[in-house]
Amino acid sequence: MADLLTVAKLAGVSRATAARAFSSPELVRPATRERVFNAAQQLAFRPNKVAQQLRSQATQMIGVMVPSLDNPVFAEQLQAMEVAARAAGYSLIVTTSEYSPSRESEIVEEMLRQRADGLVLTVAEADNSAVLDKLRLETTPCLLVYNPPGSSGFPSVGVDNRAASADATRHLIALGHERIGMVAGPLLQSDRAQQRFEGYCRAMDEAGLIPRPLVEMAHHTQADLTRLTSALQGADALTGVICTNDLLAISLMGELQRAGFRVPDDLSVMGFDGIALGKHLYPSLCTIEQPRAEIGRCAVHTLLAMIRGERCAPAPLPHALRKGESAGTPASR
Amino acid sequence: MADLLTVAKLAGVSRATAARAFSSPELVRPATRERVFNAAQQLAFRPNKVAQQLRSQATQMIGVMVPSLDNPVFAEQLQAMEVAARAAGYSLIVTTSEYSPSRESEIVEEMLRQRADGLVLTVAEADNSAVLDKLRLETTPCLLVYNPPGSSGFPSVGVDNRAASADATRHLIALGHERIGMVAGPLLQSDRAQQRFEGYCRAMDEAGLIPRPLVEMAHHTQADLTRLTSALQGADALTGVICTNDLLAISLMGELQRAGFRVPDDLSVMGFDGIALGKHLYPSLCTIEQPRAEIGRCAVHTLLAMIRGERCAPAPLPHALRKGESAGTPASR
DNA sequence: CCAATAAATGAGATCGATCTCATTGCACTG
DNA sequence: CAGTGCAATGAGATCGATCTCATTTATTGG
Repeated sequence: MADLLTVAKLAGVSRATAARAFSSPELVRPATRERVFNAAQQLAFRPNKVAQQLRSQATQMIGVMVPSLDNPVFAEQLQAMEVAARAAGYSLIVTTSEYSPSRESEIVEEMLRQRADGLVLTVAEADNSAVLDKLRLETTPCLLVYNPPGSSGFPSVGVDNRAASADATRHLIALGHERIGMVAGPLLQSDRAQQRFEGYCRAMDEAGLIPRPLVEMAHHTQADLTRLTSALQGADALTGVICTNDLLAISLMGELQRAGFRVPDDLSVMGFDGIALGKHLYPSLCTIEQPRAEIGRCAVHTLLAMIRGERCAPAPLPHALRKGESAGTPASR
Repeated sequence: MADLLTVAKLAGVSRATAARAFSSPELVRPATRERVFNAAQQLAFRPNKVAQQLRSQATQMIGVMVPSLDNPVFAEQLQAMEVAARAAGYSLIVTTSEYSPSRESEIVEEMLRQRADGLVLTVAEADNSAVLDKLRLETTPCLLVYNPPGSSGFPSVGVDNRAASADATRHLIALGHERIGMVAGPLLQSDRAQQRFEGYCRAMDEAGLIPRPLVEMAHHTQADLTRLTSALQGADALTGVICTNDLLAISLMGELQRAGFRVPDDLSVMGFDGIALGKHLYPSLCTIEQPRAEIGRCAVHTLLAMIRGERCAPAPLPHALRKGESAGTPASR
């Protein structure tokens, strides 16, 4: 691949002039400029970003780490981030941690070596994270997404999980439900799920209802009906369930229906996240919508501000209750 | 950030020796090596990949372009690519074209400037693509995913769309359907959909059935029932429909059910892609499963082989029919 | 104990673009 | 026509790691 020096020679000018023809054309006499451009054309010259990055000490790259792209909530956020980043002249290095702390460490180390201008991370547990401890000692701007701000010390973009979850709970209560439960994936791995459970408990308490213990599934995104059977039987059987994420809710609905339960007649199901697909299901998924695209855009813009040296403490973004057919009035009996 | 020269000074050696301590430790006397490592530790030295990339003329980065991450079929492929790439010491630069040729061009130009070691692309139309025309003149290895190999001249990883679609059609035929239609997004934008239609036509012909004209939706991933109303009425009403992708199928199922149709009793619906979620729906989605993760891994491994200078022409990967509750025997009448 | 060989280290160039500073060239003015 | 000033250009250093080749230091045999 032709480099600037080659172009300069062909155009009969120095490296410096050739470089100027591109970066500050107004400093170069039009005739000279044209000779440089022609030479560049002939040689199929294409500026080498790596060299520019080394020289300028800025890569225009954002390192992104999400738990998994198999969950649309992250994929949709990433989609928006990519558009926003590109619009600002930045590229994304995308990685997935699969919720593994050791992978989190490797990934962040790698991104620091790559000299990414900033990082956007979603970690398992923000308040107890080896990788964040390391990053606290670094100067690379770093922003959390979905993780609650909490005590980590890093700015964070996301919704107020407790409030959102309380809203979901209140929605079921308003529909007439009293025996409401919550279902989550492996808790230890997600500070979000933890907070969502707290919001649920608060809303139940406020309404004078008894929060049930969290039902924990083995898998983040796949419900296992057997863990719910006891909760769905007897006089005290649940009439409504809130899942800590949409994939869990969707798979739960499927399992329920396959087992002969009707949704929402026998059991109302709510999700959390608001992935696009939920709207199109039948019954459509009643859920808390996190503004995934807005979160992605906001993350990029906030990080860019941090890279520019501004101090940032983004406010929580607004969530919304998306009503859906999966939650209805409880069957009277 | 401390650089090697600083480390070398603190350790009392030259740059060269400090560099060797890391890259070829066996060439450095143990005592010296230790001094270098200690110095590096003290200074929190972290090798600069950008400099390494410039020097070695290799970035260990793969440029990836998919149409959109809002479609799980791409997100799931990407998830697998990321894992495979990381395992081989490569990073991914991820971009989305949103099916726009102009964005495709910008993106590829950007990746070439970044000196990505290779590219993995999913383009709108492989046989008629400005961006591929440009890439043909370049030396950067380039691999297509999902796009049919066709006449583009680039190796491609994916399934045999025609055969897969024919299999889907035959499945409905075997269930007893005769009046089968196909639904797609905007055709012009996807060579895959085109081929899937051809496979459908072939299977219909083979069975002595009349292929219907393709029903084209305005949106890639969202069905609009009004475009199907005439096809669903009268004596000639369809009993089965194949959608060119799962999102379309899922939203169609939702629309149908909301409009009072029963799936599969009134209309059997099949999808294409095999996104993970389809399994958990009720009715579960009957679809053609493309091995998304395997496609992602295969893409990475093939590209790495190409980067090593090997010639590659990967064979189509096997698809599978995933039976589901959304396709059943047609109602007799 | 010295020569000969091997091991360890250093000096300097290189990758490609860009910045600073110095110099050349040109125009305008008195 | 010489002098002042600005526009245009060039020479060289720089970013950080690594490679080549030369040089120094250590080891072994005679």
